[in-house]
Amino acid sequence: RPFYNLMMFPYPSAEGLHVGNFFAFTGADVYGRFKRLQGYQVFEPIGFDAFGIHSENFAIKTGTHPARLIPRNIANFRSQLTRLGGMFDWRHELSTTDPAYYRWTQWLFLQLYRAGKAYRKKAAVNWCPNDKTVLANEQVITGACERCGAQVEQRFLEQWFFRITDYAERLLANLDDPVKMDWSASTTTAQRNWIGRSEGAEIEFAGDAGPIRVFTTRPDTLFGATFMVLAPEHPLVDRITTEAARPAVQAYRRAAAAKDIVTRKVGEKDKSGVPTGGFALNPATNQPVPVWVADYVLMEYGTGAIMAVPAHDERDFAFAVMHQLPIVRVLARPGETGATPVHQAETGETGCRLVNSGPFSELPAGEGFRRIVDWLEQEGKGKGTVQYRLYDWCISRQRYWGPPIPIINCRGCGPVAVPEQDLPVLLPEIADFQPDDSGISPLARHKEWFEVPCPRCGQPAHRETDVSDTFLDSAWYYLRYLSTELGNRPFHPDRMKRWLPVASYIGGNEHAVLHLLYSRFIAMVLCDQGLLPFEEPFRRFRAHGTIVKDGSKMSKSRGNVVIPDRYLARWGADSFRMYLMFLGPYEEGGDFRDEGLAGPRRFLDKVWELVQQCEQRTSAGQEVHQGIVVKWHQTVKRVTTGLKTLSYNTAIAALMEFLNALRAVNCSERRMVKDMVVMLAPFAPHFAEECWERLGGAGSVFDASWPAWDEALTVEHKVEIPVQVNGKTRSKITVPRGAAESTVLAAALRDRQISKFLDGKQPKKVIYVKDRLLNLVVGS
RNA sequence: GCCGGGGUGGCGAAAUUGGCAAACGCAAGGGACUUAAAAUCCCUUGGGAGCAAUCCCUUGCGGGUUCGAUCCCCGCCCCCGGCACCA
Repeated sequence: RPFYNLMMFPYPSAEGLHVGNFFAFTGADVYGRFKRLQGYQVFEPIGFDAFGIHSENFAIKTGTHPARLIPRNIANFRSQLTRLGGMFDWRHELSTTDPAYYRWTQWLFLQLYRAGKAYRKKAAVNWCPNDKTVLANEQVITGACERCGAQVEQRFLEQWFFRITDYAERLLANLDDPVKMDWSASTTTAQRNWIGRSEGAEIEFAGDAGPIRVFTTRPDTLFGATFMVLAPEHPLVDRITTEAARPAVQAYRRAAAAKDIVTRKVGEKDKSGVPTGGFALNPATNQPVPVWVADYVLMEYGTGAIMAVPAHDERDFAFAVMHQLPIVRVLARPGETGATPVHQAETGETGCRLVNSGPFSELPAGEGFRRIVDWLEQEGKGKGTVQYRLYDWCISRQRYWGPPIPIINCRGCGPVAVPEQDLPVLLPEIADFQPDDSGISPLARHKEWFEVPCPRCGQPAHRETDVSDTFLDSAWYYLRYLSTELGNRPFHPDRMKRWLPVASYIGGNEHAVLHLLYSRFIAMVLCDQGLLPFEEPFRRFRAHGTIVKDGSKMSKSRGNVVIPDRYLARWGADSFRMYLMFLGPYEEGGDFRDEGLAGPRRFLDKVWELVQQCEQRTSAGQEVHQGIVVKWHQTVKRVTTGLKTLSYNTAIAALMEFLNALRAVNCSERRMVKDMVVMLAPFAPHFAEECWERLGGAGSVFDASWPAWDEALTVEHKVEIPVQVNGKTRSKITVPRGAAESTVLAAALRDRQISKFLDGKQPKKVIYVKDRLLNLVVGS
């Protein structure tokens, strides 16, 4: 009964594990231990995601080489994780920086390359002219370099991409397949939005310099397209621009190119733009419309060109007003003629009809959409299409601390894959891993490393000097865990079949789109290549919540960061684990307060007392209080379902209640105490182990079996039900379970309180919910 | 702006998704034990009125549906997270 219990492996920072990590790992570990107690063979691996910009930046800051920094950090993490008490299988530990690991990351790149899913193209990157380095988007703060404050510019570099967009439809479709994916809804919606499917049409406008293709989600508004806008990078800009307009257009394009990507996309949303002087024909009206260039149109989305419908699009409207372009209304709400001038942008909401749209006028918007697409297809001027917001995955990093991309560039042969037997392409340990004036990637300064013969023709060639994105490392680590000792292959097919897909994956929702989407994509490609027997790697995924301190997110600048080590030393790992699991619903997180730790600790102390009482008594038997038996069945049920649904806080509450019940009747019956210890074990493994031994349990408590409850015994024979008059509870009566309405009603009518409120009147209506409540309605 | 998650005692939170609101825990107050303190144990603790039995009010705000709403519907307000010129 294999059960793969996965949690997101940490990035080994110099600061050590923070409470968020502890919370994440404890919750996942509790689940793994629970499954083990239920009789599953649980595989719970751990590893380190140690490549990447974070480590590199820290190394630059402290002047320590990452190759020495990382092992130190990992050693610290290992000891913290051990103290936490995770059920980790250390035999399968891995680090992405280990050549025995990244050899296969490079192999993975080659599989994608062979499958035609990896390609090279020029793309914009953020470039700091002062530090002479490429920056990640997160390192650009309002257009300036995070480190030196210099204005960041855009550069176009040749980079490697993965064709994740080829999989957009499948990535989307599987989200709705409950057999393949049982995921937190918040995560699947995040992925849906990220993939961003839009249905619409591609339409061709005949232009002065050849046809211009646009994508629109609203072909029904075609008659309202009064101008067109090209992205500054659009290839047709040069050709369509008239001589008179050329200086202005060129200046505009230069200015757009100088803006960094972040400012360009999220900065001020002014609708700047210049006319090209050229025109194109609106295929519906046959009227010429002016063609403009503006950077609010992005080259990366759709066709890089739009038809502008200012009457019904907010951005086009703002642009038209600013540049005094015509606005023609083609949608009207019920009762409107459409002749009224438009002062603000309107979208075609439900109930809108087409107006000013020739033969399509008067059609409802939805039907107009379909009819216009049909017409475009007949005329050969367009077709219905689907667009995705998802972009291809750029995996090139002009950095040092990552796996070198296994490609050799040859003047004659072009890019050539490094032969598999030559893998890994080792990352050389260089002293000058910091960026400086000399070039693009630090590796590009090391001729002795990048100058190699072409594997195909033998002529002098050079290695790719970029390294790959860390997200590629983490996109397949769960496959490697199972085969860490194998030197000659990335993973063993038999083990893939037996252990995968992952039965439970728990992690933070900050990875809802990148890591979790990339991993799915990589699995799909490998599946299509016949290398994996499944296409969805994580059958069940749950996003855990976040821990805040005093109502706000923990951060160094706020000074409210909780250092877990202190708490472990003071309260013990088990109290700490229990507290973390008790402070709120696991999928929501909660507020960390120092005072709260006392509760779980006191609870464990009381259990300990109970165990000692059992030890001191030699005779195993003790009379068991009748009410306790019902409580026992209820507790087993509540704890079991709580663990299943990750409602750890209520599972712990149930255990506390059970303890209180035992103490109330002074019961320390050994079998019950043993069962409680078993149910406690996922949360407090060290403590439970000790108790188990003292109670005379055989072997480890984790070899015990999980108690089973009897549904029939979870209910009392007698129930107390509230009696309401006009919906307000006025009394409570105790009746046998399952009592008939007549019995309960008779008992209620005998009740003094009730007769007082009835005041001699007969109830007009009686509502009886068996074992729940009785409501007598007399009217006012 | 769009998407997602929330708003319940002094605090963290429960509530079988329409049936006794506040389980469990923290903190606070009172008491027991102690020379004293800590620890432990017992009691009280949503707000208001009352000597009391008891009554009235209370799940962000305003409406609605219902015998009955923390839960469903409509209209708002606020907080957290993500995405954001996506045509």
